[in-house]
Amino acid sequence: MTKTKTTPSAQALPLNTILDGDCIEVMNGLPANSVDLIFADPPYNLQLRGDLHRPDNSQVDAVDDHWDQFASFEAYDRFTQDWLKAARRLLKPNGAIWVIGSYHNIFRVGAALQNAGYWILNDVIWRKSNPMPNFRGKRFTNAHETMIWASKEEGAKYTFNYEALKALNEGVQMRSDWVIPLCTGHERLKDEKGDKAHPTQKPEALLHRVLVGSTNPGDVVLDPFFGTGTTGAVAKMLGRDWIGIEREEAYRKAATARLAKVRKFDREALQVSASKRAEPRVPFGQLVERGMLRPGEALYSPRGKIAKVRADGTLIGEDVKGSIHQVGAHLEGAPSCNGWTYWCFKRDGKTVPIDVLRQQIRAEMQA
Amino acid sequence: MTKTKTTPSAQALPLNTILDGDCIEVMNGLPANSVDLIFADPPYNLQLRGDLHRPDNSQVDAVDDHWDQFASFEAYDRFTQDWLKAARRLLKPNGAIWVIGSYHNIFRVGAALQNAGYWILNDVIWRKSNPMPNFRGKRFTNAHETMIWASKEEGAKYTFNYEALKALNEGVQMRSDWVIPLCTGHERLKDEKGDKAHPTQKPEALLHRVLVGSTNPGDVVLDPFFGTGTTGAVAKMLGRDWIGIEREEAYRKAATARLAKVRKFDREALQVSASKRAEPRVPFGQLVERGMLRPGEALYSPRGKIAKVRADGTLIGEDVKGSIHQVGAHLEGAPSCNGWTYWCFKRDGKTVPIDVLRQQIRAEMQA
DNA sequence: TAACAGTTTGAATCCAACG
DNA sequence: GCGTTGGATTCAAACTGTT
Repeated sequence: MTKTKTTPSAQALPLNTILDGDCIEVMNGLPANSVDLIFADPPYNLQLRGDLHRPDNSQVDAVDDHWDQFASFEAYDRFTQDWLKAARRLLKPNGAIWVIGSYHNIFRVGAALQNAGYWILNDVIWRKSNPMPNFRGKRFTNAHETMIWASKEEGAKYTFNYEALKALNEGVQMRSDWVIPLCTGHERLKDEKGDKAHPTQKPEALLHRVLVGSTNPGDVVLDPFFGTGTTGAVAKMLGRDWIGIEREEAYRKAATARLAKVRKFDREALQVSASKRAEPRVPFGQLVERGMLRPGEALYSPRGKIAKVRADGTLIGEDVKGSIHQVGAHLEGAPSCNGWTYWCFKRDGKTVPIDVLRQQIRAEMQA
Repeated sequence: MTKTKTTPSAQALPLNTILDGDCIEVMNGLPANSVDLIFADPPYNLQLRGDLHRPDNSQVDAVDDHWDQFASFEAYDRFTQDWLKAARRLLKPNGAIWVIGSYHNIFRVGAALQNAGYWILNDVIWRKSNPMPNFRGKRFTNAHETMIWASKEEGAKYTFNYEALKALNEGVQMRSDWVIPLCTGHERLKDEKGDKAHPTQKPEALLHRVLVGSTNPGDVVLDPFFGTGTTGAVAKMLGRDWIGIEREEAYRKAATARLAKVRKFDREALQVSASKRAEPRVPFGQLVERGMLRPGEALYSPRGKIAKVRADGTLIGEDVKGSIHQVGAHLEGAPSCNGWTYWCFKRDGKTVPIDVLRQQIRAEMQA
């Protein structure tokens, strides 16, 4: 259902519809100072070279869409400046914007935001619980994306539902790093052939937290890179009005079908942000990094065997090196060994199990 | 102890010392292409907040302060461009840089890095396990800082000790988000009055991971914003040479005292898990030459395919001949194949991977 | 049905030595 | 310098098929 509101400029605001076209042109045709929140997932300008294969030789399905290609950093910057300017015009004085990106583009976007007069409130890290690994072992697993939250200008009275977010976070204030899984399973839209309908569909849990935290029911949320409509879907569930802009027909079609099925106040949608808490895994190497054990220091087995700690958190014994578990198993001639309970270190003449140090770290993490 | 090395430019590199002065001037006085790694913790430019004054000391009109904000950003950008340029000149061709910052400055730094020709390898999130809460409840708890890791240029062969980092992380590859506590307790340097000696002292655990991951023992590490010397302290422990630049005398003094107390770890402890790529290459033909496999002998694939060994160390299958890798890839219809782990031979009725023979040869080479 | 094993997949700037 | 070739490289979660 589409409704319209009258704005100060007397232009109609096409609420709860997907607009077809280039986002800059479309935004320039909408009334100024009319939108409460903008959520933008612009092209990341990935610069992929050749193909990438997994160790099992299967090929990675890369983001090689034409809309992600830019000729140069300069071209990407011009595009970014243009859409950010058009977006800022639409925002109400106390409106705000979220932009998501990766290291390929987010630094340019952040600088452009500041240059355009936006005022950064936080950068928020989406920590992926199940990221794609680095298959060639040449870099760190790319396990996060960055979101920037900014008001229209310094001093604006932006919306921040502190208590709602605190409630979402088991009673403690929400941090700038959010652990949320990738969009997979039933939530991931498929096309007729069963392939993913959009290469970079964002999880609803992410938008849920954004919209609960920085909008109120009845607010107008605009997404200039609507894609398959995650922003619209979550806005609708949460009773916000939304406007999408998307120039690819296939995406508009998928988003339209998706949005028709969405119901306001869907229970499931409210549950998506609930996360389970497990005992955090503590790598032994952290004890070394944190100086709780020093490289070169000796560890002692129950039967008096000795191994030395190395800088990378492995142990070296008489004729064996490896993890605390591997070296323990080797010394005992056992198939496996829990190094945490097996090894001890010495402090002030006393012998102390290393597991004590792990518990210290866990206590810190929970605090 | 100070030592110096002769560089191609015949200028002395003042190793393991703290240099007094403006980092740009000092860096410009050091020899080009002489440093393996730069770790930089530049000023965050927080003085953009609060009252803004023009150079003539008149106060900025709050109504249209965008121009002045932009001017301030411009000044910060010029500073950033200048020190990044000076730093890049110092880097060896395969050198790399790490820069740490917060949302106040990191976007400008990241864009400047890209503009200066650096090639971003990862952005890494330092996730603080014990961040300062947001007291006013107006924003998210600022619980992280961002680090950018970049090589001198695209295609450079940067150092990445993948296996060591994997070992530090309990056997799974290191991700781009690192959970490390703030620098507190006995590690936090205090001045004579008992106040913290430096407002933003970084934890040694952070530098430990950076240096283990992206340098080797004996490398030269430079920190142009040395502060109280965390970079130097960890570099010294890990057997890396270091150079610090710091213009505040109080920080230099604190760092000097700190570094005098630091002890290098045992040589054995600095040995770190190595990649298989570092192992010596063994031509398959050697197995034939040495009589470990005989020409005409059959090798078996996991799925029962057979190929015969030829006198020159190539294989011949049903409709293909070539190296162990080429024939394996062809039989699997795969883009590539590691023939060493793919093929087996038979001895006394048992099926044995040919990689066992390679390991025998490598063991002999070491003896 | 439930438990278990094997398969698939996700915004990726993903090789290096040798001839 | 560049083309060729050897051979190293993956984690979590959802899904599919079998017992």
